Amino acid sequence: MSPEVVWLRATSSGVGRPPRHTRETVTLAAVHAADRDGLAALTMRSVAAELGTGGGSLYRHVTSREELIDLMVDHAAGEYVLHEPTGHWLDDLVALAVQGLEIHRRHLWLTEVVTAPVVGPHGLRVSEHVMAVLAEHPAHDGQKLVAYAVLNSLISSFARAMDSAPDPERAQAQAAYLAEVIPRGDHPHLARLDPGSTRQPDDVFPDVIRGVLRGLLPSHAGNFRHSTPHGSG
Amino acid sequence: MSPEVVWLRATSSGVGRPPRHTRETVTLAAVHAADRDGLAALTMRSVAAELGTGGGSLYRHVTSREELIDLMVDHAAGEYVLHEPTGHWLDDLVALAVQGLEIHRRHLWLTEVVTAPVVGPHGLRVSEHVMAVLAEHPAHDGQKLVAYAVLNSLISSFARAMDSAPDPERAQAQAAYLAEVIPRGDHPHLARLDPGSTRQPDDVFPDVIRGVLRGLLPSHAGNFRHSTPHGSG
DNA sequence: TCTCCTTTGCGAACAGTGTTAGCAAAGGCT
DNA sequence: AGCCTTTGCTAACACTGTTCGCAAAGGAGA
Repeated sequence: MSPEVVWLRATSSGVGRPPRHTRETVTLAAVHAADRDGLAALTMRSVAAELGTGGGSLYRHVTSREELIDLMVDHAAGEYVLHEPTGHWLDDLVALAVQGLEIHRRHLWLTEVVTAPVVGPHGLRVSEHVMAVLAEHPAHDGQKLVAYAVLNSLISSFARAMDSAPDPERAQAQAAYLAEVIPRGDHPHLARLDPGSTRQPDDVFPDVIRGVLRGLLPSHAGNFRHSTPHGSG
Repeated sequence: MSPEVVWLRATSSGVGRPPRHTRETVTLAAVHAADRDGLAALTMRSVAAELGTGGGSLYRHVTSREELIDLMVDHAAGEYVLHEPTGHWLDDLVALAVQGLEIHRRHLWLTEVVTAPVVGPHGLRVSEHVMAVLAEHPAHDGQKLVAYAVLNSLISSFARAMDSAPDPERAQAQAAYLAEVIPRGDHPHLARLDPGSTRQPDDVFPDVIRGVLRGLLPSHAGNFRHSTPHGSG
């Protein structure tokens, strides 16, 4: 266990008793269990049961639960299918965000990951791709990184908002409170809200991403079109 | 314990032994402890110790740890100081977001709250204010709600990014991995990143919020007054 | 003042969590 | 075969949220 980061740690030395499970097997089992039961219900013992083994056995492949979550997050980042940049950075990033939203909806536990994970090879690959897409954009590197962080934040937020059943009891409690306090008249603007417009962020997502990115990365150098066919095209 | 939502539950019946601590006292102690040690270290016993009592005593005022966190979040929402709308919705919302960032930096545990809390009276008050600011904006209600959700998401993300010490060990592990894998040459765009531009989202925050809101709520539909374009003083 | 009566405070206990230590098992090498 | 390294597993530890039963503390009525 020499390196303190999992991405640099050797997976098996080849000598001695051969391992029955690999680091990837454990990760896959954890992803599967989290897909089904959520991250809060993901215990070391449940993951171990998924593999038909005992709880403490996982610590042969993973040093902690947090590290296992890092592995899961990077595994999810590996589900991005990265295409060659088309020259239209905005279209490319919107498509990437749509893909990210699909990944988050496939793995709803991603929205429950609270602490920023230690980015692994797949996450690095996505970051590299984003920077490649934005390579010829005139913005500063800091602005690009901020835009990328905002992108990820929005993906997570939308996935969470689109999750129809995060917790039925809490949703019901929220509705009960609103039904009790809104008619009192202290919140006229909330009372006047169109009740049908609170839930359809599915198809508006690409437009939102497009608007946000256009606001964050204005190509004020010349053409303000959303597609800037620069350089190799 | 009739109502299943804390905001509708009576605080004390007046008869019988008078309570030594109130719901607000417990909330304040929890906020204080979370400010100091973070949300992960906030245990019922630690909050109780803050009040000089035992662990199970808190359940006289709060039904669960989750409900306590709801109370804490609404307490933080109560720290917003809401001014009368000036007529410049963009300036008003940017100011509100700056205020939200300050609140998040005062209470860093807010970024650790994973599940959307059951919004209480203070949260409702802020929502009402946002809708009042946007009352004359020609966007649909759905767009306004999305913009508000995005705003809160960005505040949380920025607060998390600006936290200089989220976990020194993880940050060091991340740096070690990058130092090992970047020089291999597989990530040319990441390698070419300006190392100084990765960390100063403090002063850029208002501009980011302004750009995002401008992208999300374009006032193209009517004769709505616009605010100072960029980099306002 | 002395009871009732309601409500609160508190400690012990329960199931469940992440994590660790010690020991048995299982293959590759000589 | 025999050694040796590595793995799997069980039991245990400290800790968590939560519940339960009982003692304590005040107000209302006599």
